[in-house]
Amino acid sequence: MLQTYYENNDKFLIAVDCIIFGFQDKELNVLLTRRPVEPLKNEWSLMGGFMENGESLDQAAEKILFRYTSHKDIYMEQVGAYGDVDRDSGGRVVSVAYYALVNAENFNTSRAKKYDAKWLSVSKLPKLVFDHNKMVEDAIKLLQYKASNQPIVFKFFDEKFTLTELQDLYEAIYQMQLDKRNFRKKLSNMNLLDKLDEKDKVNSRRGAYYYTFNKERYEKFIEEGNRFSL
Amino acid sequence: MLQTYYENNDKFLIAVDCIIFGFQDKELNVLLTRRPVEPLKNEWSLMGGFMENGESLDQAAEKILFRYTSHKDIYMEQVGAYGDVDRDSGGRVVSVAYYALVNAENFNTSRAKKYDAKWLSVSKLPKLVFDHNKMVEDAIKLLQYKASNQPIVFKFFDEKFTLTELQDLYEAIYQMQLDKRNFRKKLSNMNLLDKLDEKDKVNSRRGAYYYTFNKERYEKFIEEGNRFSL
DNA sequence: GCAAAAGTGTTGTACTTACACCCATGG
DNA sequence: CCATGGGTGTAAGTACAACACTTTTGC
Repeated sequence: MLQTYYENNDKFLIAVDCIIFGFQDKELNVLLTRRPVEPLKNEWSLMGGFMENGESLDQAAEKILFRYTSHKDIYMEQVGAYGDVDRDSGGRVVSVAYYALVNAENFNTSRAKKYDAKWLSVSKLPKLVFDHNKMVEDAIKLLQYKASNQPIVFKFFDEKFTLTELQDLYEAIYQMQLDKRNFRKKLSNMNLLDKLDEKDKVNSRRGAYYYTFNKERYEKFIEEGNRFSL
Repeated sequence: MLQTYYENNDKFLIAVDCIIFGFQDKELNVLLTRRPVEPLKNEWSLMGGFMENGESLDQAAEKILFRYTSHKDIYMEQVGAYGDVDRDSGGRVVSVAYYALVNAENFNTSRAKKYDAKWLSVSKLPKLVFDHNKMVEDAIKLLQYKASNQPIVFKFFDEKFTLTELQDLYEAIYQMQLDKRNFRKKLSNMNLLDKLDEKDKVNSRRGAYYYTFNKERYEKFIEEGNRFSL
């Protein structure tokens, strides 16, 4: 009786598509691939795949990310579900989009290369298959919102970063210029970064100090009723 | 071959659950029902149902809303997809939550009564089935965000409203008190409301002027680079 | 005439914006 | 010695928060 009620209904393929954001060359990039199967084989596409019985949506997203990049424990966040009847010309598929934030430089693209994966700037995206352009747009809006009031951008770096890099990253995400002194003032007011003794000497002769994000200090900061804002 | 690739994958039941928000007695309410089927029959639940083959997610959401309330053309927005393996004790179901904004007063609950539907304040919600409490929480957060920077709250009213009602509504959504003069100052600065000659004489002897939201003015306002903010 | 809600301005504070020069270093 | 990016403070303007009294009218 119970089974009857549930099982009498239509079932659907559920796909997960990943918008993998990386920061490189002062630009926000998305890791795109040539679609490996028909229809629209070889067209630019997000990395996607089908959800399987034993896994949650979140687990399916991690699986897809791992399949294409061999990376685990990556920060991911759901963007939303896309369910138009004709969104996928290959069949009826409901897709759930997730974005992931990774360090593009240290990112192992050897495996991704097998799939013709490339980092492409969000400001010059090609036409992607199906509704994937819409997914990227929605993901960017969500990322802009989250980045403005939560310290998620640090996931783009391997621990340490210079203030200039951090500002370049925010400019790439917001797609606007920021004032250097005002940006640094906000940062130093929140007092959430630790200055290292080490300098990055690659980008300038003088060298720029590296900083790290202090998670403990951030937790206290929030407990005390403050709000992260950049 | 194409069909093979798609069809070899697992298929899932997809449900849509509706968080129907209404404004009544100076509180933000959700229309809840007693779950009509096993498992957890008669427990408090959101209004939900299964998606069918021929319809999009959005259409399925409209269908569910219509089924329980006989209303069409209601403002709805997707909250997100919920896909934990064991979220529904009756079987493997991925659910997509939507919220809807309605005028609770003029709302036809005769049909809803058939389902034991009741308006319950979001501040004193009972335990709902499955992950429905989480869905409501997420919906409230999204509503708070949207209400702060988009003129969606007017969907709670049938056209006209008093400024006091509008403020009460924002206080219910934000779950905090607002300053009357500051609130009205912001409103009059944006200049998006039209004052009617008519007064509401129910809530006070003096009477409060009714206002309407001017959509054309809002569109110009946005074109000119302004931002809605309340 | 009084209770109950409607309506109305000002001031101090905090935040945001705009803006320009010196510093350190490698080549 | 010079080119390049790193680093720093101040002043003006804007937005936000706090605050209390008068008005209207049905009973």
